[in-house]
Amino acid sequence: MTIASHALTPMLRKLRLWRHLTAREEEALLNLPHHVISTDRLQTLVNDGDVVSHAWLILSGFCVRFKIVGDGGRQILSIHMMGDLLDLQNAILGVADHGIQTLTKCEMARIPLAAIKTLTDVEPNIKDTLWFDTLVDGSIHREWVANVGRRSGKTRVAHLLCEFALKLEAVHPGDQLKYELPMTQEQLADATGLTSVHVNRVLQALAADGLIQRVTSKSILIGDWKKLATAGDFNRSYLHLDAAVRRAGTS
Amino acid sequence: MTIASHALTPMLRKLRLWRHLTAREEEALLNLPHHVISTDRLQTLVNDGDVVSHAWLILSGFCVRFKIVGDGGRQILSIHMMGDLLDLQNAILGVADHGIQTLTKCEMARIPLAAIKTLTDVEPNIKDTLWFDTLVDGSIHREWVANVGRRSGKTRVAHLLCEFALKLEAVHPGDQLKYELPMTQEQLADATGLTSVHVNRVLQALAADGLIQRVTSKSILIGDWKKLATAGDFNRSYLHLDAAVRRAGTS
DNA sequence: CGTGGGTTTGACACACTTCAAAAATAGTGG
DNA sequence: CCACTATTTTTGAAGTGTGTCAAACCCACG
Repeated sequence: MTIASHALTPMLRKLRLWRHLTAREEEALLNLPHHVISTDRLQTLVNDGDVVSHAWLILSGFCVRFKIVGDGGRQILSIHMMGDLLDLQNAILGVADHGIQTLTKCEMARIPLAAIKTLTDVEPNIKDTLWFDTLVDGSIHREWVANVGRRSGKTRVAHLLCEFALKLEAVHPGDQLKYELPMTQEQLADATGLTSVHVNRVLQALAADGLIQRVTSKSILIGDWKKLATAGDFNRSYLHLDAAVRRAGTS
Repeated sequence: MTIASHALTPMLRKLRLWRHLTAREEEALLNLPHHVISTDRLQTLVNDGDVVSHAWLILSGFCVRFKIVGDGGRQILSIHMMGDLLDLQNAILGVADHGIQTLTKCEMARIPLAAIKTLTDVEPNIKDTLWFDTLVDGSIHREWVANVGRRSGKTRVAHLLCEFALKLEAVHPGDQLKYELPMTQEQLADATGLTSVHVNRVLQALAADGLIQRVTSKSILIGDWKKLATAGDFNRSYLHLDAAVRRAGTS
């Protein structure tokens, strides 16, 4: 059985961004026990408060993590895609402090935390890699705090579009200047702390300025990456996508 | 030399919240090489973009982590106090994605990342504990995303006051219904994504409703914890303060 | 072809911002 | 312990980005 034929392969592509893994380590990761599930669109996989004992790996499709606040409002905390190991945080913390929902139909692998623990206990480099992965997650959270806390509506949306394009590019190389954004304007609003009505107007404004083109309602084309990044006050460093490169270069 | 006389003792009080540590492990943590620094108020210890090779442990005083956005606005990302191991994130990620600044005069211990790495490589339980610590950090970030993204000004400020009281209580047991909040209204504004003018009005409103009393400009007294928690849409679970208790009970 | 989710529009409301000045407080040195 | 200054808080008035509500429109899909 070659590596490519393993179900969990997408995870490797992601983890390799953070650290070098030996062939043996990659093999061990691929051999993690799991079972694969096909989900519907808009399916809630984990609820805030759940006792969690599994991690979810996205094999295909898109998910979000979210919180519901007191007045019923919803805040999306992060957007995830192929290769993302979701909910390791919840699993290790034991009790979920947020929910997880699919945006599209997904293929997900459900991996018992116990198996991950067993593996990381004998493979320190894997533990470090997973730790690193959760740290990058934290870094993205921090950027989002700044995004919803201190940026204008237009800037927030532009920033989100940039982040999505870059994350997509990282796990799915190819020119991601045009992509399908699997989110309704309402979901975009939940991610940026705006209302769907305002998101609609912002998207129109971005299109009017030529920063994006709206091919269909779900498909956007970045008209001018540099301008969009500027408008979105976007600096990719918080994604730490160059971590492995930097590591290889300096040590 | 007894444990209590070690400079790094405050760290233990914090880490014990997350997991049980053996006497040997605690000893090893206390023996981490470090040197202690006394800082001024409003001193910037780390800047966004810095190459970081040390972690900071707060021995006394208060610090914040922050980001500056494109238009010059500042967003505070988290507030830290005695026992918090700051900047382990930045250190492991290698390049700082945010800055660190003191709010008050502080005693800080500067610990080389290399020493932490050496220690965690031979003490897996310590590595797990530090990982857990960074995961709780992430959980707090998520709550902040929801706080600044989806809550009203009044709710945001009330939420912050609740969080501060509970974190203080965790490392400094005693009744923290009255405490000194070492932040100006401008800093409060930077933490909540509001303006200082609005924070001022919100504080007056909270006081008018009897939820807090403003003893001096820096000292607040929580008039009615339950009501303040309700007004702040505050649920302590995201702080994971009961993690160690839960762990001891179930395993 | 309905039909229901998603998008778009318009008119209006308001939470929060902006600007600017006054009042209070804290810090400093004599 | 008082004067002097800088910082922080407070207040007022006016502006605006974003929210609210509600209706119309547009498709994708069964």
